[in-house]
Amino acid sequence: MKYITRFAPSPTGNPHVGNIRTALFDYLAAKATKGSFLLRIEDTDRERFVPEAVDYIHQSLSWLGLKSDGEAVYQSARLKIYQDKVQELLDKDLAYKCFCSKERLDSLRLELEKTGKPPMYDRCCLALSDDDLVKKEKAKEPFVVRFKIPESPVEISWKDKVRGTVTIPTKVLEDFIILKSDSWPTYNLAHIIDDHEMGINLVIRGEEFVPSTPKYILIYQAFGWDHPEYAHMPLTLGKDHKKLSKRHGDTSILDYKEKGYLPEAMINFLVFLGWNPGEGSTKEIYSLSELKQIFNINDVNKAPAIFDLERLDWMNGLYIRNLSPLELTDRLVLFNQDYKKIDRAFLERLVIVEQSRLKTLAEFKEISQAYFSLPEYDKNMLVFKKSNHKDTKKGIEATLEKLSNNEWETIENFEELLGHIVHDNELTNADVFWPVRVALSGKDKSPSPAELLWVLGKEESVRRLEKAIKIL
RNA sequence: GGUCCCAUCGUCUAGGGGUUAGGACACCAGGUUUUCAUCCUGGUAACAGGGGUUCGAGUCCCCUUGGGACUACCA
Repeated sequence: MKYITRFAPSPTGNPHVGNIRTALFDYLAAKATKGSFLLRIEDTDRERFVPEAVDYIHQSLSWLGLKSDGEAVYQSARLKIYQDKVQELLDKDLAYKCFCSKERLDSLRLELEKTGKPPMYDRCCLALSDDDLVKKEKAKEPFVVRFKIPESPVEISWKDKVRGTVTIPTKVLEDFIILKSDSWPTYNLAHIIDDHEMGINLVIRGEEFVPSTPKYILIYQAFGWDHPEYAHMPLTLGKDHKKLSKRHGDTSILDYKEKGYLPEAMINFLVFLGWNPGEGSTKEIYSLSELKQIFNINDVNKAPAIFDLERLDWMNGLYIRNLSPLELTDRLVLFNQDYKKIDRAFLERLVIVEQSRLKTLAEFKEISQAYFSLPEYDKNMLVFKKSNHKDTKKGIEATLEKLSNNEWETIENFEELLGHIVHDNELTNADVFWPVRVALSGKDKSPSPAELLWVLGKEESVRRLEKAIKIL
């Protein structure tokens, strides 16, 4: 079965990691079956519409490499189609106009809730006489169109790709609005017509849509269409098991781009939120192209998954370490244009030495600080706990003396050199390695002295070592 | 309130009647002859509870408990 899927976001903000995970699954389900992945912008809510949001959607998808097949469909360009379809339903007496004011609806709902009854529309306008209807239409009273929930079937069930058979009684469904008083359609109606016309045969969406799925199936039936297959994804939650929201930190996918997460790590992390290759596999590092081969929507879990930042950090660090230093340097320059100003050879050395310490690209900024300007440090830090003032000074001085013009090519050269210094002066590692390292980095934690010498170069190394002797 | 859904280490998960319940993150300990990171080794840690079915139940059924979603002129 070739799946035609779609990602159908509403341009109301910055795409959420949960939505993007759904898009990923849409993409993979399509690609794994040699089908297509389509994009549709659901911009029927004019009040919540934010113009930049469309751009954010494209940015989010392209960052992760989730390319859609064909042009994006905009619902706002299809108004007439929806309106005609609504008229068709009206003509077939499967829908009706409702002139109830928002105020009446609100107070009705309040009252029903107070008495512990389900807050459903009372079908007041379904009982309107023809005369009243004509009168209201003539007076141009504002109205919405509601879909009439039929008497039968009494329940709707479907075979969900992830949840199995789901059954919901139709009596809990209210006559929902399909056309708003501004004569724009609601999601309830528009997405069905679009999915049908776009040939969507697998709808992947969040679990929150499970309760309303029967409404949509009823609409398909009203038009005499087959409904697509459904796969309702488990939710992604925050650490406190609540729906992921702003108070959990960053929730939009572009936040993670800005923080220096790698798209391939993000994808790998996201896909395991609710999916795994099964069959006892313990492999957990997958590229997009591998996923495109092996992904199966049937392997998606039912239980919600918690978005665990620590695991993402680990995975991102892993992906960073797996990059060649040259690639990582390119990524860094792409990530932050400022790095373009740094001498490329110097930057590459810096990257080689610091690569294993990076969890995100953004961390590079702080980590690289000390290479450009020596941090202020306490002179006591120069003396290691297994050394003393005299030997430490001797160690640094000996190093300074031994630095020649010959060994700046490799890190190994310096390891050897430092080793000789220890041996020749009857010192210990603690008298040489530690103080030289502190003198060069100005920090208690840093790469090895050999690495630092190699990165900093002769001039800067000498300057820093001399400073250390001076303050010691 | 009503409808629906979910339940294996703290977290992501494997497992689908017979397992010492596996892997990974995080955490802890040790090692890699200076620190940190990396890397390696080891360790702590889970089938929510109760009933069934069965010779045998994380695994199937029921109930309880806990969690969640939905109940808009939002999608």
